[in-house]
Amino acid sequence: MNQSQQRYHHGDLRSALLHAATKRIDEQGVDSISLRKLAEDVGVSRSAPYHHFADKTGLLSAIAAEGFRQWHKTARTIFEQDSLPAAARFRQFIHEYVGYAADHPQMYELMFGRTLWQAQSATEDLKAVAYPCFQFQVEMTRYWQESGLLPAGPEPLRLAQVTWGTLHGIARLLIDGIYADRSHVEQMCDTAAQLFMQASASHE
Amino acid sequence: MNQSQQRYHHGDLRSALLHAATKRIDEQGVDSISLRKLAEDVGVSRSAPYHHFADKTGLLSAIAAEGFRQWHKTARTIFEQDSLPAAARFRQFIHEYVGYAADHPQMYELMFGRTLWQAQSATEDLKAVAYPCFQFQVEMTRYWQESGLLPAGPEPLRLAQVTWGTLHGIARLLIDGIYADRSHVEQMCDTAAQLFMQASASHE
DNA sequence: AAGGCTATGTTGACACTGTCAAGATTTAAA
DNA sequence: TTTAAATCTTGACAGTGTCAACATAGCCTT
Repeated sequence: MNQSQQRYHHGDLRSALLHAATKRIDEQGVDSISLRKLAEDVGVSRSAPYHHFADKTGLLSAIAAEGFRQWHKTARTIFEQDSLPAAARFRQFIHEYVGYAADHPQMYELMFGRTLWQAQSATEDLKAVAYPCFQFQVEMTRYWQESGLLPAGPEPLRLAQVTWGTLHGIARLLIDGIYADRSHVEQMCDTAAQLFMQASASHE
Repeated sequence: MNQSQQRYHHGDLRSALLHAATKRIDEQGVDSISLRKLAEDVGVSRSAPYHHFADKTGLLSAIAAEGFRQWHKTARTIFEQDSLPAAARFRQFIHEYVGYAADHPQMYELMFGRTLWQAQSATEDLKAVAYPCFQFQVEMTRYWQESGLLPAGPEPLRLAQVTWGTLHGIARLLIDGIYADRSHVEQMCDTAAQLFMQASASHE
């Protein structure tokens, strides 16, 4: 790792820390992260990180923000993939959402977990990236309502809160180890998709 | 606190620790719990707790187990309250579930959070109390299906996973501080209830 | 080029944490 | 009454996040 011959200034410490942290999170989980270990990974002293991040939460927030940027892009891609019929895209979105969470449990935990959000402690930077992400969920819901896929009755915001809640809940029960059997994820997603779409069918 | 005149043997340390811990969890959150602080609360030395619990997780598991016992009782009470029509009870159950989580966020976090469950690390004692609790959710779902409230298509287990997932997801988004505005909880619950029940209506 | 300001990095220190080992004391069992 | 088991204590270790004080490098102005 020590490619730079121990110069006093690292040169790109901030991104090096982010990189090392992201790796550690994916491999060993958010809880295993420690600033001291990260510093050692990068070959720098204990308190050097404090010149680039306010504190541990600041560093984690930066990583989560990047995660939101990527997820937002992914979500948009799926949503705008108009080669598929609307219902199929709806189903795909659900599978992708839960799939992303299942494939990157630690990252999902960081992005949507209480570590960064509880007690309204989220950084302004983080909110700035996350809120548009949540907002997009509402926009998609509105579109699905207009195209008759989801019931038109409830306000888009309410309905989005419920549907997103469902995906989030399933994801969390999987991630947190309460649903131990992961072989039924696909079936659960299908059941959810069908449930929501059936709800709109009752109005016709 | 030090009602017992500093005898060498506390006499009822185990339950005293559980009591102190429960209080601290409700007031300051699971994360703020430390064995050392608990020991001091009770007036005992640092490592005395280790004679009653294997480790910190052991103590937390015992508290969560008690929480499951109580919740199971509550759920049964609502479900068996046959003075109300089925649909109203279904709605009430949803409100009670989310309400319980919102009113005891720290306890809910402990019971259904990754602290105790992740990586299949849950104690056997804990599983023994929690699994019947999950199972009851499936039984209720089956009943609601049979009475035409929920769609009869999906298997009860699948459907229960989705509906419980929804409640869990909403609860978590609230608890973890992602849904900052709590004034819409009731509306969200109603929307969820209606959504599920509409799904069954489409088959008639 | 010289001086100085600022960004960046270092070590020392503090107050915490969970957990174990070794020894002290009390209670229960034989 | 002697012995064994349960319970509690202090000492110690390896961690943790974070701050203050100091050191160095790079850039900007004069």
